[in-house]
Amino acid sequence: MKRFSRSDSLGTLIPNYPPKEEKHNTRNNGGYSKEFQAMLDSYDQEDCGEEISVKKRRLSLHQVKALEISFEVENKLEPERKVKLAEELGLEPRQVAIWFQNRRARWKTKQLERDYSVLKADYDALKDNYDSLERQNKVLAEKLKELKAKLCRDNAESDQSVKEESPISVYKSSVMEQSRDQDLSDNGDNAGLDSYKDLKSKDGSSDSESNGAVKEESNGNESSMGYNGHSLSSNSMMNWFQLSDSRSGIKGNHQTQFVRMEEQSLFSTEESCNFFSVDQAPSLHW
DNA sequence: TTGTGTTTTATTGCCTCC
DNA sequence: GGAGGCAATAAAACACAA
Repeated sequence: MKRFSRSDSLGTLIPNYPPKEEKHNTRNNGGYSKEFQAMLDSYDQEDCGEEISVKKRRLSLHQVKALEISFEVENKLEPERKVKLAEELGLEPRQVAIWFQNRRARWKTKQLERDYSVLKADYDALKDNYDSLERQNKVLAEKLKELKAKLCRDNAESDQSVKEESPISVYKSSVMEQSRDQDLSDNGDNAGLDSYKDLKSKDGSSDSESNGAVKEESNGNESSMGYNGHSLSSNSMMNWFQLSDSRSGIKGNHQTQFVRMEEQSLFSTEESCNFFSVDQAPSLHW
């Protein structure tokens, strides 16, 4: 790699770096004074071979502006452009190269800061959205809880009104219990639905009739049915929900996932009683 | 005036490309 | 192996508060 001694650069060739007032002029007036610039030029033209005191020299505003404009056009420096710029600005090509290098480093730092700001804004927006959805979710869960409690109360009232059950209900009860046992031993997602279909085929009844049977059993024989509250497996519950979805025209995984989530957060508690003992429970709309 | 933090210019060492 | 780029760093220049 090419290495330069300190005496190679223009700035290092300048003894007696401009006095204070000259330095301030650099900032305030956009360049060195004519006298000082002439001195610089004279040093530029001289070929000082000997090592002299090492002082850094800041570029004039005019030089910096020209370099900035050139940088805007292209942040990489071809050799021809470097030499041309150096000649135009009265600088060493090496100085121009160093200036571009440092400028690229500054640009990169700024770019990283900008990228960080954009990412942070995205993150904040996403977090706000998440928090909002979480609040919504809590409100909906609360509503669901209330509805469930209301259903429990309604069931309790209807239970009292039923005095006895018919012989056909006893038969259906035993059949459904068999079906439930089979369901418990089956991990498939459609196990509950299959049981339901089996029951239908055995029973030979229509949907409404089956619902009626469920209703009958839930009302009159809760303990033997096992379709109420905690005695029902989560799979069965899921399947009833899926059945409900398919009937009510709700498609896709989102609904199913939502039901699963609600099932976990709500149906595992003591409060989840007799939810499916209600006639229209499987077709409940959310 | 001085201490301190920031900016700018320049150097060094390493890496990649031709 | 030379040229050039980059990251890390030094050091001078500069800004500013106390």
